[in-house]
Amino acid sequence: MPKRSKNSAAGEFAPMSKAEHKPATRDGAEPGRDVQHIVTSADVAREAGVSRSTVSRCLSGDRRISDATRKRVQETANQLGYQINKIARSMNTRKSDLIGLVTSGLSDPFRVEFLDKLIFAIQQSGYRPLVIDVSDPAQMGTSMMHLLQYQVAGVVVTSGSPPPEVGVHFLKRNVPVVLVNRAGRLDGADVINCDNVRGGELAADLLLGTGKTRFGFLNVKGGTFSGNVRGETFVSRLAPGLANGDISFTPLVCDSADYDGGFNAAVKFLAQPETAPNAIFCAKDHIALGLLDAARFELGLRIPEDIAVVGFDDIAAARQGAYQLTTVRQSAIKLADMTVDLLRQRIRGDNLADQRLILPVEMTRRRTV
Amino acid sequence: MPKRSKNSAAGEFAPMSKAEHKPATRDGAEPGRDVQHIVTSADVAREAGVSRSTVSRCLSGDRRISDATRKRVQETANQLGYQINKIARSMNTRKSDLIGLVTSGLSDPFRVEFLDKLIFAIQQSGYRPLVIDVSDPAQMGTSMMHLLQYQVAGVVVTSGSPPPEVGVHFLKRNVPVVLVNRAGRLDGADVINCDNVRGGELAADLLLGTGKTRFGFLNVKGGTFSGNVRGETFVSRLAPGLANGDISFTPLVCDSADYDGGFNAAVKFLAQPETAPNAIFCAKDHIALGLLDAARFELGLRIPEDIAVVGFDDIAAARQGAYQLTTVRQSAIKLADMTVDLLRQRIRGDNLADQRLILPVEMTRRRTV
DNA sequence: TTGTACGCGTTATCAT
DNA sequence: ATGATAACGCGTACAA
Repeated sequence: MPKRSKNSAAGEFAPMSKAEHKPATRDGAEPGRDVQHIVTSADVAREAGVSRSTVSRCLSGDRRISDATRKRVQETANQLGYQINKIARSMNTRKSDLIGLVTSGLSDPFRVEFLDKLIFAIQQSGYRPLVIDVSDPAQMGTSMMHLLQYQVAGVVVTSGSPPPEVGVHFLKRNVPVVLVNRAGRLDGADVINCDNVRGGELAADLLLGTGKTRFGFLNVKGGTFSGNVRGETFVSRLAPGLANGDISFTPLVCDSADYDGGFNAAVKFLAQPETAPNAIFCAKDHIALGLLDAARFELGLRIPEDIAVVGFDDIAAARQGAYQLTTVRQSAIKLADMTVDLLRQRIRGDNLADQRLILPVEMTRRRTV
Repeated sequence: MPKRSKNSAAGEFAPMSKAEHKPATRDGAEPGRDVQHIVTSADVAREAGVSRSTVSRCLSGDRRISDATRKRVQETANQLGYQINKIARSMNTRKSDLIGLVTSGLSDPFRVEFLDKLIFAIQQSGYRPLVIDVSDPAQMGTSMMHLLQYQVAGVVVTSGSPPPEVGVHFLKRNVPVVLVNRAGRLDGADVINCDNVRGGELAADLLLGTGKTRFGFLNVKGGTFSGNVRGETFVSRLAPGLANGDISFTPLVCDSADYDGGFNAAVKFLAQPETAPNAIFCAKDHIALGLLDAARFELGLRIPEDIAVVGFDDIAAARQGAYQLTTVRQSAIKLADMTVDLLRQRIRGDNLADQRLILPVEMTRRRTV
């Protein structure tokens, strides 16, 4: 026995059009108790005296519908408080407007700025962001596969490095994956990176111009893809000076890629100001802020007289009066726009080769150099 | 004519069990071209030589399945890379594990900290966050109604004030709505607020203890629900001193509820240090940071000698060496846990009266008082 | 323990 | 311009 006969309820076999025509009153009369009857297109159809097909066409803007009918259906829909069920729609169309956003927490300021712009841009394009937090890198593969369960139309990875084997599953389903500021070791995925190479060069050139001789690069233990590239280019640019002994270089390592990491590293590495590095490039601004505070308030050093510091990202705090950090700027909003453009191309079905885009960077001089 | 006969393909009418048993090879043979055939439970069933029901039962941990069958189905599922289609599942069960998160951008540091913990907690509970950015407050109602289209199991509002009429739509569908640090003028919604009243008192008491006499409260133009309560309580607590003329009070207003707002307000209101307020309570930390920087670096004032400042929230930056802001602390993680607890109760169906929860606050003394 | 058949709410297709 | 019907992929009541 059927749970409920759809057709008889929808009235396609038995119209019974004007039988009960006051659902608002009916629903309103029983407040809070599990009335639960969600208004469907069948309800609108019955109430407006048309078929579900017509309702569907009206609400999806199909041209071939008479103005009178369209207006009537629109009104009944509003009146009943009908909201289309996108879940059901996507069952039929096999298209979803969900975009998966893979991140790990919201503690990294630049990533937050990027996500902010990204969420906005995604929404502007008619999609909805579904956020996945992968705190445990080991679960990254599993978490990304979970996204498939929601039939996402695309995925943006802003943290961690997905295991290569997940690539095939996304490829097979034609679900585009974009890696942003990641290594890009994912088969079939597109990659967007800011110009880490240029950033390292800019930092080196600027610090070389200060006349300081003891260089350092501060990055988190183990490194990250972006950080490593920045550091390597930085050192390469110092090579001539290092070769002839004019300058020295010391790699500096902190325990976490954040304010506290930078702070603790400074306390540890800058205790002897006479010998410690005095021209430091930090892998990211957040680390640089911690280093600045420790240098100034714990060690009593003057910036930039005693130590010159260059960061990377240009997060909001870098502009604040208390820091005035000189840093390599990458634009979160441009990064977000590039990401969404790429996604839309892929979703549209453009069958291009894997893309590798580079976002330009620029040096922003403030007061720490 | 049907697009494709489901039953014949699924084999429920015509089993044809061992007919074609190498779909991996079949799919793999045509790389990248719109093969598109997403693996469904029917595929797994056919491959494992069982019915779809059995597959469904195996994967949802139904007891009454033989171990042999279960194992075989599990393996086939893995082998085919089968991922359950939660969209289809929720069509049937009429339950969704999507939770709508209504926010407006990610520029407010405390809200970001809260969202960070909230996203984590939601995910831990087996739900997924669907983020909606309502930059335009006027669109808030529409945006919240959009959430209904995704059949969300619940909604958390962290920004803006939803128009009262949306309440009924959520009530009617039994979709719980939780307002966090909002006014709570929504019919049927639960509300969680930090203890703004106690916070205002704590700030007043602390500043009164400094011996300073010119008090001020800095808030964004037009005010916010939380800010207004904090300010009103603050002033009430000053009432005795104000009444007998021992102290004075000046309301201070900034254009935006952020760093720049605080900065500009300080430049404007603290230019004459002899007469300007010297004991200032800021509606939120982010504003306080701007005020501090302007006071110190633009106006050359000493903190707390010339001006004592108290903030509200205890965001991460407040702890940083450059600020060391004395502030009223509310715990983002407790707020998130309370929110998720409430949601889970409601989703479970507990039919309680509207809840109004208060999160305790505490004074955190640092160096700005 | 396992299979059959139905329905969730929508859109695409075909028919009128 | 509009209506009837068949899917979409899943869970589950019922049958066996």
